[in-house]
Amino acid sequence: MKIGQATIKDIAKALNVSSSTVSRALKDYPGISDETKKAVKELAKKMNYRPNAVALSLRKSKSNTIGVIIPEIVHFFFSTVISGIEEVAFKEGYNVILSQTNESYNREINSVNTLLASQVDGLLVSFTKETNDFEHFNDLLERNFPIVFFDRISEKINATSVIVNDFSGAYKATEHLIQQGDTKIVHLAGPSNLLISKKRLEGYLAALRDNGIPIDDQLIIECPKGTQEESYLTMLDFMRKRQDITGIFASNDLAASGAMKAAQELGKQVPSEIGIVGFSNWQFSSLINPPLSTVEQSGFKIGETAAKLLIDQINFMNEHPVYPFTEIMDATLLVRASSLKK
Amino acid sequence: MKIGQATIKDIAKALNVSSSTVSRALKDYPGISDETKKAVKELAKKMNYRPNAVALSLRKSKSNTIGVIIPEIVHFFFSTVISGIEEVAFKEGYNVILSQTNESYNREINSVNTLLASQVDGLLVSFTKETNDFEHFNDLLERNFPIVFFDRISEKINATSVIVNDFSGAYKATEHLIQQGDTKIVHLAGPSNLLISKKRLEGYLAALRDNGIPIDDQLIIECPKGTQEESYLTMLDFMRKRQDITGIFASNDLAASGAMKAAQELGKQVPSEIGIVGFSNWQFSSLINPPLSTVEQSGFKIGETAAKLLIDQINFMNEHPVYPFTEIMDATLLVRASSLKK
DNA sequence: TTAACCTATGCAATCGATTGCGGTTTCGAT
DNA sequence: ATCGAAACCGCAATCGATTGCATAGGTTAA
Repeated sequence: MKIGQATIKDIAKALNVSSSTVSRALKDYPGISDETKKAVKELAKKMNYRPNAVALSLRKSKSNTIGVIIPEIVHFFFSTVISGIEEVAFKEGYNVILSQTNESYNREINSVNTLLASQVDGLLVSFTKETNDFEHFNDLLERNFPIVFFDRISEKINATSVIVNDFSGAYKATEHLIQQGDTKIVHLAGPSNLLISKKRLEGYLAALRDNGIPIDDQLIIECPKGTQEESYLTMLDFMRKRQDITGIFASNDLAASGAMKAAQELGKQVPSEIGIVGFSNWQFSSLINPPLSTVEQSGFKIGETAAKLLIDQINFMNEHPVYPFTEIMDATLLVRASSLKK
Repeated sequence: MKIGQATIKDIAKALNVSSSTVSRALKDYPGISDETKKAVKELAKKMNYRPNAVALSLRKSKSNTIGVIIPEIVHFFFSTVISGIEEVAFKEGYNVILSQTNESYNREINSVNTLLASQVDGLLVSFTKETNDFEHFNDLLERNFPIVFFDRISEKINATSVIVNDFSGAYKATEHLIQQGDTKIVHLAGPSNLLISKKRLEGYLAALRDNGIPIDDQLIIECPKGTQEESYLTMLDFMRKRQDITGIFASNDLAASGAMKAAQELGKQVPSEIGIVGFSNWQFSSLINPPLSTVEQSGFKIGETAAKLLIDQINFMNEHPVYPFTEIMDATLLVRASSLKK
């Protein structure tokens, strides 16, 4: 193994006592003389003793490790989620084992198996886009294995989940544009098969309706790919035809930045002539010029919340049953320069 | 523990044989009748038996787990590195435990201890900006514990490392600016205790020297934090005093974008009046206006390489000693609009 | 017939730490 | 002097899997 880490036995041998005594001394159990305790602790320190977590896991049937399954690591949102998870896990004394699926269903199955074999105490999961069959999760849930899902959820799974309030985020963003005086607001929508796209579109529509603004179907433009390039080209074309546009709400920041580029290229001032709001608060959003207003879905908080819920479940599952619920995190509007007309 | 995972004992009991037999049958050891093997394997499958990795780790003194210590997870470069590490680890049957230090030295010490207690077989490390004392690593290295450093290295550590060719990257970037006609080139340097900062500075200096351009110490400005804000403020101030600046080479993209913002705010056209080149090719670099020229360092490859080297070391350290060396990955210049004057 | 041998399996120790259950001292009280 | 009770500490089992060694039973050759 390692570099001959000192074990309890080593201490015991050196001090001519039993390992039981060493174990108890280290944990300040009663029934060990102060003298012995002192000697043990001193030697432990000197030998740089570190309890072997593997042995502990085996003995206690608890690994103090949680597994995280995500589609991609290189993704601003997911990496912030991981960061939040890691923070909470660290504080609570848990290790985090990471497994990325690259959006592959088979890899997901594989990850679950590997993590289970590693005796993780629970799982934090955002499944792949391919995943339609949830047996591998439902099997575990039925056996009361702790799992918390985040960001991506399904009605086919009855488990604790953490997601963002897309509807309300989109509503706030649209309402903000309206308050800036906009009435002709384009919505750059995401792929219509994703639940989040639908929710964001609904939020946009509701805000218009509630403010008495007529809905113009032409202003709802789907950008299935969601790249900067795509929305840049789309909006370049569209804004040439429709000179009356005064606001854009994009369902993601990349699309928003593409639209911004198109507007600037057409000589439209942002924000004075066209206000723009994105969604997600990617890292680059604050770095572009003008800085992009956006809806923040704090991956960090999602990660924190999911991790806390999971660890709670792990700690208390023996005391009471678990009632699955869905935690809907508030999305907050982040107003920056790109939408401020006043 | 878990959900009552089936163990070897369960199989043994059900089949009325000893656990030794089950163990051997599962691994096709000789000396077990085909009949028994078949029965064992079938039951194992039916009971969904998965070998307990914790028990195996204890027995074999090998956890098949590697620890990754990084300053930040939410960082384009580091997240790509992690991704590369994870890919290789997965293929080789290793788990990855992640620990982020948030650039805190104490947290780094803590991470090392936690990971060691978890009996990881090796460590992949990029230390914090605060880290000046390397005892905690050198102790381990002396005891032949496998560690591979990446991105950030130090002469105080004699271990296998993977870095990008910062010197050559910086050289290329600076030379590119010179070719665009710049002679008054500011270098926004990183924290001077990081070797990468030094190397980049050296590359900058060498390119100037080789092209017969006098070195002006005033043009070398340290930005220890490396944030956009910092370089924005610094350059705003500096460019007011020095109107003759025509080019900026920043040791990272954030600093470059801050400088770009400052230049634009002062009414200087980028790139025509001031050419700017960054370093690292962060995701946002291609999205800002104008898109930022930068030096690309493939985090994914670095991660892959570091993980391979580490796993090699783990596998072969008993067969032959380890000779530390430094793998230098090539960095390529990515020319975008921000530096193209022609 | 019996020693020699092979096949198939079990025993028990091991990895490191924990813990229920006893077992020795030691000391004070009667 | 004797008894009882603290005060201290050790034995051994346990977690799950592996593995060197032993052994039961059967076969074969001399």
